[in-house]
Amino acid sequence: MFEARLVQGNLLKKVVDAVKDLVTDANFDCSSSGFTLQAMDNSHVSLVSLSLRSDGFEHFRCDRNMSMGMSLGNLAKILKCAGNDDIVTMKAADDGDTVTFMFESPKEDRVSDFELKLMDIDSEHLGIPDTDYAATVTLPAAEYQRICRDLSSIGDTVVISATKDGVKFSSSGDVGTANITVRQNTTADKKEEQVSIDLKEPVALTFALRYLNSFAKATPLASHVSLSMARDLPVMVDYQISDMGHLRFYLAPKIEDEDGGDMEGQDEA
Amino acid sequence: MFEARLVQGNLLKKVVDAVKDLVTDANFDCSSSGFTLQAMDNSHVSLVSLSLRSDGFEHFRCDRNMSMGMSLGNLAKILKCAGNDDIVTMKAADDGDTVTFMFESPKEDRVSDFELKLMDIDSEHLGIPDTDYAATVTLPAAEYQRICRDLSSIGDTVVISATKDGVKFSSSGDVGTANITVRQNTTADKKEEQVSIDLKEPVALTFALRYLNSFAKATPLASHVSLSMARDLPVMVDYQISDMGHLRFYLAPKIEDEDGGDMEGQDEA
DNA sequence: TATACCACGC
DNA sequence: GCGTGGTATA
Repeated sequence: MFEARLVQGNLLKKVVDAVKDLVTDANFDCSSSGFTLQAMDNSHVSLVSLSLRSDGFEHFRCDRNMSMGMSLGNLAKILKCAGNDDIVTMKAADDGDTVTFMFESPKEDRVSDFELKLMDIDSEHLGIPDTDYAATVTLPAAEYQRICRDLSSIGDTVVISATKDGVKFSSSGDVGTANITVRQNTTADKKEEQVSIDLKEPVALTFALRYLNSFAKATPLASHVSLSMARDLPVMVDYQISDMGHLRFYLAPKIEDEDGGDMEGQDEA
Repeated sequence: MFEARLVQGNLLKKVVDAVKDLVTDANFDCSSSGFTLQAMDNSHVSLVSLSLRSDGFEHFRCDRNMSMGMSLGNLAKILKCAGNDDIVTMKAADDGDTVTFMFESPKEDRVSDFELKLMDIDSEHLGIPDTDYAATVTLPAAEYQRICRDLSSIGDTVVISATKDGVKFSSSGDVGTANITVRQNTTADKKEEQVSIDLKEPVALTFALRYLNSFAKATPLASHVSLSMARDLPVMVDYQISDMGHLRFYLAPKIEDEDGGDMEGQDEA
């Protein structure tokens, strides 16, 4: 059987809220090492990868590897019924076709249980190659979300350029053009506001803002987000879930220009 | 003539907001003992009963019994024009066809008056028989509202089962099944969180969540709500209005099962 | 199903 | 006054 008890139940709610607009149905894979999900989005453009390690749960038992297919919309409805401070326990029998979510209020005066029907979903387990990224920029998740949202009102795509000094987000469209530059500041300030850049070589890639905005639904999960990029390879947008794992998104860049080195020209594209 | 002065004017606003989605037009009945309203909802399924005793008003005068038919939508619009701390005075002449609402700001620096046209409404004064309920459960109004709202995303109906230990709310639908159990705790805690159960015999009844959710609009009127149930009889959902009276709703149970004694089997229904 | 507006709580 | 959550509409 599978049984996992998560004290910080709202974390699960945040994860599902972040993914459900991208992926309608997905397999959750359980093993003794933890709880993972990997899926292409509905339009098969981007890839979502969730990993929650078993040691992040208060209690975790998985006798046998199992893959549980769920409707993320229905799962979200159920998780919405949990109180914000509730403890969530998931249970599934090895041979069952349902999974049960139990919510306990902190004061133990209310207990709810919800049973969700499992679905058969073709799992296309795409391996994600270990990539040697040219640049990884880390910035406050809320600030990044704001940037993506703001640029959406200017254009459909954004050019993200990382240099040793900072990261520049550029868009253009009918309205005009926009450039938002965030400087590296590992120094003083509050930890919350730190921006760091790990750069092997400068890189500039173009992405569809529509997907970046969907990914940014994960903002409540983490204080910071990191963007890892390499020329002509998908960006990895990484939200670390403290003490438990991560929620990552992958999106291939638009290839508009054979010369990826100097992206200044793309502002007009 | 009729004249009634209510220091806590926003109470009237809350009452009308709670009822206006259920009943479009209704007669307010005034007598020397107070101010009441009784009406079937628009679809003639549930019944609303409001009672505000004359002693709850700062001043109350009613020379002659009268029935004032009002559009609750229009009444709500007028009451929305009152400040939250305003003192409200209602006035009507015995032979008039209007009622006047006067709002006085606490500092007496602003006075408004609004005149509402009265309507002729067929009053079908249904007597409500005194019922010997098998069970009455009392729980925090906000918690009850949350339960009804949450279960609405699972199914259309709820089975409410009262036992000596607690009350269980169960729903099922396409998404799956849900059970929310609230335990009795008359003991410690804050008064706000008390749940009490007055039980003669266990009872379990099925209701349409749509109506329970409409009734729950009365939540701002009271800290607690009580549900009084007896087999095959309408539930009484009671919001006490402190020192003045009550707003009550009645809804007949769905009869899905001739055997009302053991409702466990209804979980599958 | 996703977006926009409105109301309530912090 | 700002932010979040819920409701209603397209």
